[in-house]
Amino acid sequence: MADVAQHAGVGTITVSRALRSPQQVSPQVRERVRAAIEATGYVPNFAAGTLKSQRSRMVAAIVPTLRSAIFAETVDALADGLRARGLQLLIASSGYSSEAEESILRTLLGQQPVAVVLTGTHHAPGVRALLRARRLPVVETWDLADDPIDRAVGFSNRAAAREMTLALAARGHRRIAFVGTPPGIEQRAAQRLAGYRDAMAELGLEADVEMLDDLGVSIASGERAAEALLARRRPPQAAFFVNDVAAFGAVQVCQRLGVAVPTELAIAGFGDFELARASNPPLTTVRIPGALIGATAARLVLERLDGDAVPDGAPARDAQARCVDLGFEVISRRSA
Amino acid sequence: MADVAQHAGVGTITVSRALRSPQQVSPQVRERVRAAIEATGYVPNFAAGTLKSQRSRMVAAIVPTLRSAIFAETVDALADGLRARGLQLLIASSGYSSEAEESILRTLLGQQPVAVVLTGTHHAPGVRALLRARRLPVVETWDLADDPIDRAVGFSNRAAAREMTLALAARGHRRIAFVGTPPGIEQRAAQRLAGYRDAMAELGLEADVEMLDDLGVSIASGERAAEALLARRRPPQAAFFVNDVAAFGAVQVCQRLGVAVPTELAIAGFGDFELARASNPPLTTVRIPGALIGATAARLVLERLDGDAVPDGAPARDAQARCVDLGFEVISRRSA
DNA sequence: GTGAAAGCGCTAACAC
DNA sequence: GTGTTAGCGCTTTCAC
Repeated sequence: MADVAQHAGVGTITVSRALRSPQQVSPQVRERVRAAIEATGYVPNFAAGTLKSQRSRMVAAIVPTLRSAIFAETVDALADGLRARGLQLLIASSGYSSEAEESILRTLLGQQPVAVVLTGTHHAPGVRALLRARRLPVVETWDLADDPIDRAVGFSNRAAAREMTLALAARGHRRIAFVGTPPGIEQRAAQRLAGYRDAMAELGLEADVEMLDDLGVSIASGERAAEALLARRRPPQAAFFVNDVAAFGAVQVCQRLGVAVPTELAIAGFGDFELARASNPPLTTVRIPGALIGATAARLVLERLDGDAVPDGAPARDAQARCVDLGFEVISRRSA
Repeated sequence: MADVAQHAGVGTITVSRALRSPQQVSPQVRERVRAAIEATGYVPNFAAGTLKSQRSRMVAAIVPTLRSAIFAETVDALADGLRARGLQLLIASSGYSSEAEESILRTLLGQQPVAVVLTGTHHAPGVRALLRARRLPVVETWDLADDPIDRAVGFSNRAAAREMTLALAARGHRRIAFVGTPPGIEQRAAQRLAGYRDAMAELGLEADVEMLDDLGVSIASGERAAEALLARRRPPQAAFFVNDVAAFGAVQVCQRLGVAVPTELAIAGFGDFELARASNPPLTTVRIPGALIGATAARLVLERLDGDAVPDGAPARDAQARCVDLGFEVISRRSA
């Protein structure tokens, strides 16, 4: 930077300002600095700036995995929204482990991010304390929070699953099975199961839960679950799958085995991925706002950065005001 | 850190060493430091360490997009491999723009990454100079490079498409169409088109190229392209799609219109995504090593970090030695 | 195995 | 609109 300053015949601080807040520098000087940067091939060292100012240009994000297209979509939208303001994304995936989440967070915090974006609202014990203590803007995504650490954006997985279940019952089905993921791993899946149970209890029907043999991210696991369902002495009338990928597999199995969908077995999914429309018959499912969650998370981060400091008290009564509910939509197609 | 040192009754440098190279510190002292860190809730400031040592704990990666499951898979595998050694991933997506690539790279370099992972082998003009000048370990992914900046890992998209085309011809097809993406955007897609042209020229057949109306990431675009193909006065006998997602859409259209696959129209895809097996009939396609590319990129980065400095001369004759060719495999299923 | 001193490259605070 | 001074929190270097 000293080189650049000398080339341009100005002080280093002027170079710094020309880069960070150009409007504070006269156009002529700005142009001289620009030319000097070009001539010297200068690349700023953000580590120094971060150290001095205690503010980096990075936002840390933790996702369970990027292998699931839906999280990748959210992260991509988040990155887009942040880049518009010159913020970089520092990403870590926790592999669904909430122990890993805390240690990953500690590492990320060491990079002095200006904000943190988390997936879900259930976190390892130390996470909340770590973040609150630093008064860092935090956005929790993909579900609503009763008591958000700071801000949250998502939709109620529980309410969505409840509504889908009620919709299946409204079509006259009584024996409605829920096909979910092994418990204790995916929080969103657990919320969907809870919503299904809510609905079945309201309806006075007996809950019937079948497990996928993986996280439901594969068509094959849906196929295997559907086979298990159909092999029963008395198969259910409807099967509500925790996501579209597995539900798609189930439809394929029915087609193969000559089981009529929806007359013999109604099938519903969750997500409204493109696969849902491509399925034959197309899937009845719940549309969820994946990319919008990312874009909104970016907006919330920027608002926080522009606005007031993060309150440490965080009175519970405004919990709702700090959650953005993006909603969901039950999409009726021919599979149920 | 001074706090921690005082708690533990040692100098700050000992705290630093206990964290970065524990074997240099006696077990008793190490334990006292650990306890002091716990007591004080200390989180290291990497910006300071990076500034002094000129080495961060970050690896920068640029991908065209995370929305495509295949890049997300690679990035996830890369992140896993790096985390094992305490390295964080700094990710940016370029949105397929190679102008954006250079400016994004400049920003990322400011964070003092210890290595850079790029997608593809065609880069904006300044990219190579910027990286070579810094002698930074660089890994280019997803295609083979004639003259890699440093290291490269992938497979030959061109050879893979050529082989698939030859396989279609071997089944007796003469009028083989290639359904690709608009030119100048996706480099991998361009290589695949080139491979198709290679094969058709070898076979003495006339090339026939149809365009998808997006980047071929959607089932719907494949459906539209298939409709266009079938609406022709004389449709091709076989259609080779630039990826499985679009090919899947084409199969769906044929099913809907009562066009027999493969007898009336043979269909091939590229990627061997899970969709390929789920399709009915299942897709003939090319298996490509998405996750392995990420894992190998991580390995190459770590080797580079452990080993010698990056040579600046980079003699062309060892270009091949610096490329890892992970290969591909033509998978014959019933769609062609 | 441990410590003391110096300084990485930038920006906050304050001057002019 | 521009410059001067000081120091962010670590790690390097050198000493013991």
